[in-house]
Amino acid sequence: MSMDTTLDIDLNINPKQNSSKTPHVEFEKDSVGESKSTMKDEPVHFLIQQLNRLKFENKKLIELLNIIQGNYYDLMQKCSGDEPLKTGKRKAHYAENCDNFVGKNGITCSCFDDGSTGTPKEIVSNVSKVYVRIDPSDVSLVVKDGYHWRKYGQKVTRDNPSPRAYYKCSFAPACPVKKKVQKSVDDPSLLLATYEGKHNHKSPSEDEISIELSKGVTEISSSSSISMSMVEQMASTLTRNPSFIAALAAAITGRILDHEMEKN
DNA sequence: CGCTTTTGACCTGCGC
DNA sequence: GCGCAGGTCAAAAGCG
Repeated sequence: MSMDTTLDIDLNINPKQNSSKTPHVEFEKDSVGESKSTMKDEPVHFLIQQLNRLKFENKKLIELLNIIQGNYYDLMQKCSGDEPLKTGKRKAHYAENCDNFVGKNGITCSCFDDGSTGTPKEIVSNVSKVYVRIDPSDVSLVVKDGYHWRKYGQKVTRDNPSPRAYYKCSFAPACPVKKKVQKSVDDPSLLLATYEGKHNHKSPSEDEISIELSKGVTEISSSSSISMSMVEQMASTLTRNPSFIAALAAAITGRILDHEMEKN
């Protein structure tokens, strides 16, 4: 089964795990408690600083998304003149016409419409692809993205010697989202995850972040002008967007890869 | 014990 | 209608 060498994308956005760089809301709770007797305005200033930093990070992520979108459309244009299908009885899957879209970060994602045309639509769509760089010897076919998946099948396809794994979202009952994971036929160090459908529930990590945000902001709401709903809305909007999650995965993994390359 | 994974069988859609 | 290939099902096995 899964090996320790797997380079999974863990999209768990629980701030607890990033405590070194992004102070956690829970930390503010302690400050709030302390402020009752000493520094009353400290938590407010701290939160404002937090909010400003979040805005900055948000801006950076939007820029990243724009870059990824730009790369995607460039590649789509290059791809548009290609032959549609080589062999096979079935029609090639719409997404398969655009394989090997690997971005600068080693990972990229593509979003497609319902499959009738193969042309890109809005960022929020039903099918998306994510490439993950892994150890070529790794056979686990696991891509962690914050959701819980149940494997229900594995098949060796005609055009690819490596098996394709089929997953269903098991976090919520009746969630229609499915995921296919297969190594790239050209590059065994690339794992291709194809997501179909939309989650009808929050991700486990999203639940955690929402709870923590609510906790922290509620405690200071009486003395602060910061709007809780605004913070929640920001978090909710970002974490509910599959493209944002994919872009975040790309950014995180890209940084990891860059860091590894610098070390080597 | 309950959840997940494995894997062979079965189903479905498409081309001939 | 037949064969092929991808997708899904479900029983058995594995695992914590």
